[in-house]
Amino acid sequence: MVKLTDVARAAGVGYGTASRALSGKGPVGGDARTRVLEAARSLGYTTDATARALRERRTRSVGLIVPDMTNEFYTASAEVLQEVLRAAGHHLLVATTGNHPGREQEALQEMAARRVDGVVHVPSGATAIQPSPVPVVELNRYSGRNVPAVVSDDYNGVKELTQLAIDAGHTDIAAIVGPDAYSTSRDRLAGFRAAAQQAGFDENAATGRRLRVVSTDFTAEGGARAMRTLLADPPQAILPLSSRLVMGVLRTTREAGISVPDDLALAGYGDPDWFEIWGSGITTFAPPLAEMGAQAAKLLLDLINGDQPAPAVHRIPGVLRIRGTLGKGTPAKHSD
Amino acid sequence: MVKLTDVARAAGVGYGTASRALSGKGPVGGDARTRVLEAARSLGYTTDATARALRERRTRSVGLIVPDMTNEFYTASAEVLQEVLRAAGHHLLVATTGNHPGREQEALQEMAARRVDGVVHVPSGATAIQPSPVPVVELNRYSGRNVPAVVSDDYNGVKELTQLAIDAGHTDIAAIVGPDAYSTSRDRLAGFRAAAQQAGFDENAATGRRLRVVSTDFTAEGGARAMRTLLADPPQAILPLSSRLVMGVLRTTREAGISVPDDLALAGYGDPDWFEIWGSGITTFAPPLAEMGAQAAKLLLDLINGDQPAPAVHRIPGVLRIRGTLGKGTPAKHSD
DNA sequence: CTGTTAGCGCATTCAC
DNA sequence: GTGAATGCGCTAACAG
Repeated sequence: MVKLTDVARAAGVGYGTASRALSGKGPVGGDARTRVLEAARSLGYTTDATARALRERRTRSVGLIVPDMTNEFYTASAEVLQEVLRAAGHHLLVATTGNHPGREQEALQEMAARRVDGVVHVPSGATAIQPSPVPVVELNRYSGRNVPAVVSDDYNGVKELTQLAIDAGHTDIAAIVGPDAYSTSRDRLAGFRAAAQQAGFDENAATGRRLRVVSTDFTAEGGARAMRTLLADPPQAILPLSSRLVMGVLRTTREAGISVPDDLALAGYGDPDWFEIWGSGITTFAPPLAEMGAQAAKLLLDLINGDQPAPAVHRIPGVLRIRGTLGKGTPAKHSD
Repeated sequence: MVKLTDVARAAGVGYGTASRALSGKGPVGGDARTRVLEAARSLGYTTDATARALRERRTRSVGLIVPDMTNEFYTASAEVLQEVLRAAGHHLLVATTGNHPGREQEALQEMAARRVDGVVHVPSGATAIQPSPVPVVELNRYSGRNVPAVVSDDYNGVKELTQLAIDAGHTDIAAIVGPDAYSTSRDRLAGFRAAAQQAGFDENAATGRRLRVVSTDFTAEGGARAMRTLLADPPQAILPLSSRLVMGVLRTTREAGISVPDDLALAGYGDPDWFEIWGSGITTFAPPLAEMGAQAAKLLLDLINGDQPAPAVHRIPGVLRIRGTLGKGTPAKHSD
């Protein structure tokens, strides 16, 4: 591996001069500069990032800690996050946790040991995570720790989604949500309840406008199970409040021979590609994943830069996608 | 940040002794060892990975270079890849290229500059990539460079898939593939042609058993476009040979009011979750993405370990998923 | 403007 | 078995 001394020798200049010429920092004679650059190019020199990191006390890398890499809900944000950070000269160290708090803590420590300049973290829950020596921004979910977070405005999004189901004329509506430990579960559920109760829906009412809530894992299997239990007394409309839950619900309705939306209306959450082409199209609330990733990246860059933004939860609005699964009564347009 | 000297002082031992105690390499008195470990724990010491990397000349990190992070085709492999590497003490540095050769080269250089121990690379094409100073394993696609690659056995998989379509009684079959620059396009197309020609299908035949091939981008939009052109003279069966192409084809048939499989039979490639619940279920060839990721990881670990496996293309067999989109004539079971 | 030097934190080699 | 010294490649501070 060719190093700085090699370049300096080839260019016939001193060690420090070569360094300054390459980095562009500090004064260097125009003549010497070109000689160094030329020598570096012809020798194929590239700065050793490990040595530079040790000396500069920063790595120009940031950690990304997510539950898993196969969920569009995380990767869609991660993609643009990576883009923004790369443009700022930072590269991405990725760790997955499988939503396991132990591995989450482990990943955080590993990132610290590697001296990343910052971390973007999708927290598993409200479990007591040790304060990190590096700047942290939370993404998608917030843990309640004293760090900034960037999330979708699920409360209002799901509230509007629920209103849509109500407007379509359904009087018996059930929502499926994930574990209460996640802020996403709580926010979405709160939005659902707000809209339903405001419209006079009553929890577990035997007659009249009835709302129900089933809580399960944020997985397809969880959604399938929840739907199966609901089958004993099926609602008119089902709101599986994550794309994986939608997946699970559709597996169950398919097995049970239930037609969506003819037998059962449905409104979902998230907007993976296939929502558009499934049946008559799945009506859903689409969180602004790309914007969230960009926001998180910018926030983290600010933090790294030494700014101290007030730790707060940034809620970014998403959009409603009105398609066919809510049935005939769906208004052509609801939100702006 | 607490460092080794702090630990040594707290434990009342010398510098080197502390280092040996922590790393477990080299002789250390049982007494001193426990004192050091205790001091390290209570001070919250974690060894500085940047300093260690500089000294040891290895980073215990490997690079992953993929076109993008939102495609299940890459992330499903990446997930288990990451798992295997993590178990071996390596962490993952991720870069995306958008299939752009320039950014691919850039990413490779960046990884080299960061002194990763190895790189797993999904190559964009056969573009002349500079030989890398670090071990490289190719994943999903092979570039023809002299490095080992781990891919799905697309040739045989698509051949069997095509046979399935033929067995179902279709006599006018069209395949949609991606750019010829990718090994995946070529292998899948070869499998398709082999099965069709063997069954007496003729390219561009006006009558009798007819096969057609449309080449386009490996994107949903590309698939939609290809399908639209095919609409002028629709085949009986369509084989979009990537999950994104399937997505695009279904967008077009949906817009055009064409029913799959009643008006048009379809067999796809890949197996994202939604294939199972779309309509009557999408019949498809599912590449062994998880195994591929594991294999690539193991191969890279061997390379890092100094082994020199013959650079070869490892083709791992996938499985056929027989569902509903090939129409009534589909045999209940075809492959083992 | 330029060359020399110190030291980032650690693993390792060498005397003891 | 242990402690001290060396140097990994680089940037920054300093002396010329």
